[in-house]
Amino acid sequence: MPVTLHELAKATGCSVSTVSRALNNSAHPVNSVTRKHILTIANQMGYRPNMTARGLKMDRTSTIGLIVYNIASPFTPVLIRGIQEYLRQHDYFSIIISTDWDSDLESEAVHQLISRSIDGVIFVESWRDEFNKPLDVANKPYVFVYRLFNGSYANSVIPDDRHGARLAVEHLVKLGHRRIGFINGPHDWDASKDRLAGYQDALAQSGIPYNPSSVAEGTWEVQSGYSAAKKFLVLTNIPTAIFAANDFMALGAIYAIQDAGLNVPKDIAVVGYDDRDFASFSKPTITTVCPPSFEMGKLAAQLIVDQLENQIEIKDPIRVQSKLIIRESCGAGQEEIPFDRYVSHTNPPEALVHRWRGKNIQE
Amino acid sequence: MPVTLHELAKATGCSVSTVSRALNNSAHPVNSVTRKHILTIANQMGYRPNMTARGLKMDRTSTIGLIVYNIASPFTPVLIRGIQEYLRQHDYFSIIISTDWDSDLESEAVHQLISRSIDGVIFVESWRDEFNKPLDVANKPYVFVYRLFNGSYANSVIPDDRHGARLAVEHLVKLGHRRIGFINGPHDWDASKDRLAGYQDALAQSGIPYNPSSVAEGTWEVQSGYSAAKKFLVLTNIPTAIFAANDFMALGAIYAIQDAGLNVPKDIAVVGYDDRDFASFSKPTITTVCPPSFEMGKLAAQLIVDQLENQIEIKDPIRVQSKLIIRESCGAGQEEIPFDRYVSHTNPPEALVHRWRGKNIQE
DNA sequence: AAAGAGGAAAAAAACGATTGAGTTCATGAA
DNA sequence: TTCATGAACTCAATCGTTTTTTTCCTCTTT
Repeated sequence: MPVTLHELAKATGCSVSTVSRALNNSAHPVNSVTRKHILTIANQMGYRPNMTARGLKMDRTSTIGLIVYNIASPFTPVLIRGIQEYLRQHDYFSIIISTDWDSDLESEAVHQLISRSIDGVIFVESWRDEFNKPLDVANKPYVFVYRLFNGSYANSVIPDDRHGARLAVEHLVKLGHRRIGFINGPHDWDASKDRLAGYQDALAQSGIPYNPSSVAEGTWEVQSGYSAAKKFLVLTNIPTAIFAANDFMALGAIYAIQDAGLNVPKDIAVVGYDDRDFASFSKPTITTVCPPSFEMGKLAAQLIVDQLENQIEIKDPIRVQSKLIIRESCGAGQEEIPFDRYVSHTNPPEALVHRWRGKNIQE
Repeated sequence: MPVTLHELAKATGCSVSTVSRALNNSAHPVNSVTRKHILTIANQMGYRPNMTARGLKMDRTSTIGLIVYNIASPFTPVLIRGIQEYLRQHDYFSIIISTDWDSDLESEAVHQLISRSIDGVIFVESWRDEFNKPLDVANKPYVFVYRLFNGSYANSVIPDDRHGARLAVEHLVKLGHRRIGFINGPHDWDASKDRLAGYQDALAQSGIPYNPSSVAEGTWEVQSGYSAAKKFLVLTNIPTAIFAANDFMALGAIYAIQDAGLNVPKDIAVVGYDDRDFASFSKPTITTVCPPSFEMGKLAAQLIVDQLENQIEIKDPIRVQSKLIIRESCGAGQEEIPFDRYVSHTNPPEALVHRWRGKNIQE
């Protein structure tokens, strides 16, 4: 059984309250000699505070609950990594609850977290907002990261998709393209609206007239990119470049172009969005826009901590800018990656991989 | 603030202890009329037990902690889904702690869970075993799922890689292949040893002599599959089929074969392992062995619950069999999937996707 | 009618921490 | 001497449950 304050008190000859105050260096005065003594004994006995007891008394546990809607999303691990990095630096611990697309589980998760005296909640890639009522009632802060629900936008961190799309199209323009087809996602998605706006921004900026017939609507899936590209290929003025609103559709477009006997990027350049893992080992590798998942995670964690420690709230959503990852499919040729060593951003840094492998080998 | 037992007592006119007993339908007698009354009032006031208080008193919270080493692994979400399905059916809740390849965090996580009065721990894809001491001390059960550490094999659930490899090679043999190259992972991995054994099993069973020069060692990465396949292609007796110990290397092999001007599967058939997402939208789509992640998750959860409720322990690891997913790259031609709608096993069932999309649209 | 049985409910004692309200005991000032 | 001051420490209440023990009835039984 773990060591308790009571046992520490017996071992040090002090009272429980003194031990507690020494360990938490509270405002109450504790003699520095006594404190040292208590600290060493506590260390040597391996004392660890009981979180259920502390939680019961204080209704705080220095713990943030992460409610993740889609744990299989490629962004989730990076978001979590960003969140955890910030929280750890600020002495918070995090626990994750996977709701796995089940909104009933989502409100259940909120209640579970509240009943565990958690300090705050971060909703990762969530789509709903009804569950924040219990959090309001329990007076706990919460933050949304990566996805929006329609309604209040307070306390959320989202990617700046308009800027990301602009980056991609600007890059194509810079490479000399002026007929740029756009395969968008379903028109009723916020992400689609933003990416279309970014596409238009880039065209306008370069004085290229916007032509609605250069825009196709896909379903985010490979096949829809394939079909959309096929339609572009029978136009009288075939586009010299295609920007797809995600990597799946970009891959579909590449397949269509290749099936037509043309080459990517020589005949038609392609740029995708999301930086899915296959973008770095497909043939050709895909130039794409990488959402700032790690940064968004850090910011979300910062928002929660700010609310907890400084009572700061943010009314407008924070938009974080994406990066363009240049690979082969756009023809920029700056990085000739021979689909060689695939290092995804969802994988751990090399050093960690080596440590991990070393562990496996030596054991 | 959430409703407490005390408030319920006031509202019902009973004492706190009676309310508690009514809610937990304890062995102690409570008049059935009183119980009904208490239950309805509790329901209508939205009472939810405070887990920190319950945890403090009982050192149990009906919660299992999942310590996941690699949250970005494609298997993790499915494992978790299996674990959660079983746990939910048995009235347990689960919280996840992501250690993100950091073994220091791993033992920290164990301590955190213990101090939160968790009932048991499942290590998901972990490589270490040192951290179980505190769990032994705290007298909490634990289970390992998907990966082995070297040492004690008690209470763990792992994939039957030997069987999986045998399935793949048997399938190639059944298609008429007798010269089957094998691109294995690093020889010091348990997974590699098992998959080699399965390869040999299948050959032996078909009376095909085992030829060590048909086996190459890769690094699990695309490039290593490419190199290994290239070596096979200059042999005097080029294999008519290649089995790769993971999908990355299988994809590399496919690239090498295509670069040599040959066709997959017509000239050389390829089978992979792991059922990574790209196996279902690469060109050609890849026939592969799908590890039983969901089933392993369920079994791991069952092991924990068995330990908690029936004190049952398992000394030997439970090995779960994989399934062969037949696609285009083996030439079986049973399923002509036009890389069309990609439905990964890490994505939610179709029904859920629709619900999710519907939500997004209507809101 | 008294004693015992036993069903229902209440009281009270934990669980392990935090914390406001005392209690000592020097020390210094009036 | 007396009394206030304050550092250093202890007591005890508290958080919301569960659970053992007690109490209070009512109903048998002799």
